[in-house]
Amino acid sequence: MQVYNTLTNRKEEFVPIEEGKVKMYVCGPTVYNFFHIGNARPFVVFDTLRRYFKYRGYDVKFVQNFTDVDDKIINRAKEEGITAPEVSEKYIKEYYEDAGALNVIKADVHPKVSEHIPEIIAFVQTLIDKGYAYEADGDVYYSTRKFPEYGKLSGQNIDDLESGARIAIGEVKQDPLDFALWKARKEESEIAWESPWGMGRPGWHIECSTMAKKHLGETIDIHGGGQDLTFPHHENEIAQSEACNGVPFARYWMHNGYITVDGKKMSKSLNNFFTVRDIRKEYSGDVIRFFLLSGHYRSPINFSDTLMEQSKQGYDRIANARETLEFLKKNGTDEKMAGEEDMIKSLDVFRDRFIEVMDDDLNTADAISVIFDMVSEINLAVKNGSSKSYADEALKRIDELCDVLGIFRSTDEEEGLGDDIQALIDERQAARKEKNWAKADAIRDQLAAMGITLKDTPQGVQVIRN
RNA sequence: GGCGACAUAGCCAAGUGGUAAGGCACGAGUCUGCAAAACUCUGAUCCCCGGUUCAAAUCCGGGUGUCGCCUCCA
Repeated sequence: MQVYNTLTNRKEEFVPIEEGKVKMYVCGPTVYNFFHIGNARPFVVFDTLRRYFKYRGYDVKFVQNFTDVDDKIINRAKEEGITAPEVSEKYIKEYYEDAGALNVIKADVHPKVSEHIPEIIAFVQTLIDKGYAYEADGDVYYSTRKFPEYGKLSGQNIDDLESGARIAIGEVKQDPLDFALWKARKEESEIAWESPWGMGRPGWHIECSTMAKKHLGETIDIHGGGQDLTFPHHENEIAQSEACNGVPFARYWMHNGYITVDGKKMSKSLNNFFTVRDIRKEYSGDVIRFFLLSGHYRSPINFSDTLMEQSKQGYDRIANARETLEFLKKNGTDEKMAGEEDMIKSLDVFRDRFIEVMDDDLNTADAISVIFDMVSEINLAVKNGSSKSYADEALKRIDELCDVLGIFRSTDEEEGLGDDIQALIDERQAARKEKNWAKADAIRDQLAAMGITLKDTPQGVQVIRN
């Protein structure tokens, strides 16, 4: 598989450290609010990458942290008059709710900063001992100048960075590019832990270095996150981890592009964001996920009503095909068409194409178009009178690919129709037989109001729950 | 100022040397009691200029425009 590596700025063949295994770390949310669709992108993208690796037979260990110690959480707690842990607990729960709706599988480990304080302190201490960090008034800073490769990920040299950097008033850094590993507590009420440098809490960057090391080891295969984390967050992670461990941190760095609104990056500070929770009032998690995967993960995607509507329409095309197949699986004819075996076999080319495009740096946009092509071919076969067993086989193949993208959940359980609904359907059928169209249509409208759509097909009435 | 990304039909979007995938919308038609779904048909020479090449959306140079990182941000 080819993967675009930010470290080298080009696509490279993915070679795991250990044959058949992939160790992935992805920066997770700071849990102080509902996440917005821009935040959702890396969750969905890297969940898809993880699914794809599994599909290709890799044993994947996937770690995504929760940043549950942070200024924003502290501020939020103050605003709401509750404790910081209460804030983070709440939004971790909300994260699972929305991520679940987007069909994002839980990570193998979702480490929390608050549960890794001893490891973080040890990590910081090692950096001090090795001469990469220094204490100042209870804070601990990393000396970026001590790390010769600083800037290698973002492709900048340290002097150019320096000219853009600045020191805020009251900071005690030795150099503008130095960043905090440990922050001294400023007021009593703040959440803080005992450390060799007094009461305080970890800086942002050190968490990821520490948790990746603890759960995945000193060198990992893939580190992922949003493009905006490249600098300084990921650059700093590299500086910390490689200085501490003396070995390369991550072999491949993957970064997803932004979601934009009217061409501008969606962000909390611009206040132009849409939470997944709100979008879900209009569109299902599946449609949102489909939208996020409809462009290449490194390209920006614009978010708007029009585009969501387009995504829904496109998604429905696949959903309709699946529903038709589900229906025909049960109600279709047993009689096979001529050449049906070959038609089924020919569907395998779509699997091959799917793998080919996904192997090319996770081209989900192409992967979706492969599914569309497959749908077209299947629709045509269905139109020409394919059998029950064709429906069964076609559905399996379509679901195999959709599962990799996570755009349909596999639902095995059959929801039975209520007796009253079945009675209405029967009544309508009787009316149709008598050509009492007015009555038939009235019943259809009545059911539609209940969220039940009926389609009259040559094989009988297809019932769809919305 | 430093670093980087992008520019393909009305909209979304793939495509890194051989003469433009796919989806949505629009229109025409088929099927249907009607509807829904589906099917068929219909659309672009790829921001501009110059260059390399038998051949460029794809490579090189120069423009123009948009966006991002360099400060918390997925």
